[in-house]
Amino acid sequence: LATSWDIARAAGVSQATVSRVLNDDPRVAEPTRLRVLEVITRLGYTPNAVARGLVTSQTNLVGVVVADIMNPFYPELLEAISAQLVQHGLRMVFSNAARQPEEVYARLLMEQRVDGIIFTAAHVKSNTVRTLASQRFPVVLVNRSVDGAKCDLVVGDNATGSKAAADHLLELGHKRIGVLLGYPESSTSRDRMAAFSKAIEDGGLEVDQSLVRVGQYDYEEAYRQTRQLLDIARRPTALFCLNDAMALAALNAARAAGVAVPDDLSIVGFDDIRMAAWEAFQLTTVRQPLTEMARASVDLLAERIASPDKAVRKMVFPSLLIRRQTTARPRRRNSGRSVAQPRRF
Amino acid sequence: LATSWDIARAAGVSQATVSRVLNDDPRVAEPTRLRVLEVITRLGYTPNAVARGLVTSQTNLVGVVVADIMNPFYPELLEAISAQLVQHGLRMVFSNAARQPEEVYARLLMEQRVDGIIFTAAHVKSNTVRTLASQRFPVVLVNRSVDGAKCDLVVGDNATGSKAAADHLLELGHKRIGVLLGYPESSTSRDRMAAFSKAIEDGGLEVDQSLVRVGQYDYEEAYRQTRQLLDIARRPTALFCLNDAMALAALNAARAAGVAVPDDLSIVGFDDIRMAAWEAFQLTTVRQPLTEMARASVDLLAERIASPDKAVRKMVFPSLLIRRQTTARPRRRNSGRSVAQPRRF
DNA sequence: CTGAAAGCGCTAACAA
DNA sequence: TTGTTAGCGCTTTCAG
Repeated sequence: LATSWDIARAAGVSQATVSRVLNDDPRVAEPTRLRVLEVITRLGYTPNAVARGLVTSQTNLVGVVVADIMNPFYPELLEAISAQLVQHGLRMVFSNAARQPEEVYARLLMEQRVDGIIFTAAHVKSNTVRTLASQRFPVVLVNRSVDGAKCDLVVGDNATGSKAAADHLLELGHKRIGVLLGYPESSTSRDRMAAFSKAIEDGGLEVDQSLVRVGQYDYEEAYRQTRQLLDIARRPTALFCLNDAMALAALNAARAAGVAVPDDLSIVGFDDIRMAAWEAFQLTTVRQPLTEMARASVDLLAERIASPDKAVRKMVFPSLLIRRQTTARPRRRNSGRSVAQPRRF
Repeated sequence: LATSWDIARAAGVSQATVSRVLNDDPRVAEPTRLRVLEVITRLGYTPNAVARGLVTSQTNLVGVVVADIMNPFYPELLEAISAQLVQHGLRMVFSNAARQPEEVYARLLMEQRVDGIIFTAAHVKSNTVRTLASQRFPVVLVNRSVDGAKCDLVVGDNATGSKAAADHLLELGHKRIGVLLGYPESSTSRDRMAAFSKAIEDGGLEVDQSLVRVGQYDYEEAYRQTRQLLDIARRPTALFCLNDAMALAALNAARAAGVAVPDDLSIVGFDDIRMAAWEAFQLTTVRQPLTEMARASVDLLAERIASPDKAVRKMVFPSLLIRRQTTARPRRRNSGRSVAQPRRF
């Protein structure tokens, strides 16, 4: 593989000049520049970003840590993050933290000397994030926050969104309301649940703890939990799912159990991923502006990399309840298992 | 940030010794090793992979180029690839080639001096791939092939799968069969369509070219094309979609158009992504062992990196038709638009 | 078993 | 405007 020395020799200039051409240094004379450029294309030279990274201690690499790429929320986020990174001339080192704790991946990313890390998965009390942030390493959290971590944050308005969901269910007249939590240790789950509970209580009701299950933000687990929830004697008439992946699982679980949605069970999700609007689901959910949030996270990180000592910023994006077809008034006096057949397209 | 020199000084050894400890060189005496290790943890030293990469010309970075992360096929592949890369001690530089041509991303990956690239998106006549492969750069293609490129390949058995789909539709008695193509320039689309057409012709029929549309493997486009297809006078009674993402789009489009599936329209997909089995879809489709294919691609790449001069290998994984609920006999004497209402859960 | 020294391919002063 | 030089932080001979 050709090096800048090869180019220099072939072009009859010094290696430094080659470097200057590569970095658009305005000082190189036009004829020299052209000659070097010609040799570069002729020899098919590709500058070595590793060597450049070593001397500049800047890799233009950004770590992106995702909780679970199989959750359709993440591809949507990734798409936007990826596009925005390109805009900033940055490349993505991707980590799916589903298997091992985020700490493991963070270490690998640090070894790789990435310029910064975007975490979309982080426990409320993540030491990793707190340590990194305290060392002034550029970190931004998306859709999560970490206790006591001084770092840039991009979140949706969980409180308002959850309250809207609760009020909607209350208005419809639901009394037995179940909840599918995410990870109890995630700020998102904690915040959404807190606001939801409060709104329900403000409505004079209370969320029955026996109807609250941990779905881990995961399709499979949410599916299991919903099946169980629908099996109990006085099952809920409504289910608030802390993300859309779980809401879709609940929808499928209800269908499998022969429970009609929304007649026998209302379901509300969170995020408004693209699939939520599909004809097959028509999910009532709380919209978060995912694309904007993703973009903002990259911009924030880029600024933080440029000036690590700036004050940290927290961007809160508005949430909005989108009413579609999975919520309705609860059916009167019907507490037993419905006899509805699973339907097909 | 601490360097190996800092460690050396603090431990009272030479920098070379620190390097040896880091690389598990068996020659270092146990007491020295322990002392160095202690200092390393005490100072929170993180070895610099960039510097290491420069000297070893090995980055342990692997580029993964994906056609469109929003296609649910890819998260499934990515999850498995990601997990397997970890097994090999490799990290993933991720590129979503949806926006710009793969060439752009390939160049960035080369600058980054990744050890190899896994392409899951590549046109049949991709110069990028052919050039890379001819230069003995480690490349593996998943679910695609490129004309004249001598590189490792992991594919499903498109011919057998497509034939099974065709035979299934033929057996059910369908005569007017539509097809949703991917990218005409993708080998997968080409191969699947060829085998499908042949099987239909072997059945004494022919696929009507006016019922063949290009869905670009994309949900949105497939949705549009299906709506159009369902609008024509003598619409198809069956639709073969060259991937599941398009099949799901077709399912939703049919629902939106008030066309009952499978009664008024049978739909067959390809891939058997996890969503295909959801109660909401119950999609009849051709299964490809995605996880195994992903794993194989990483293993192949790792071997290729280890020995760039080995003969290239092509791994073909078996396809299997999974019959679920989206296919049935065509309804008799009913060519007009059905009056079925869109259904909900 | 350990240390000294020579780079890996580039950038960035500093000279000329 | 261009060349010379000194590293960036590590691995890897080669000595000892």
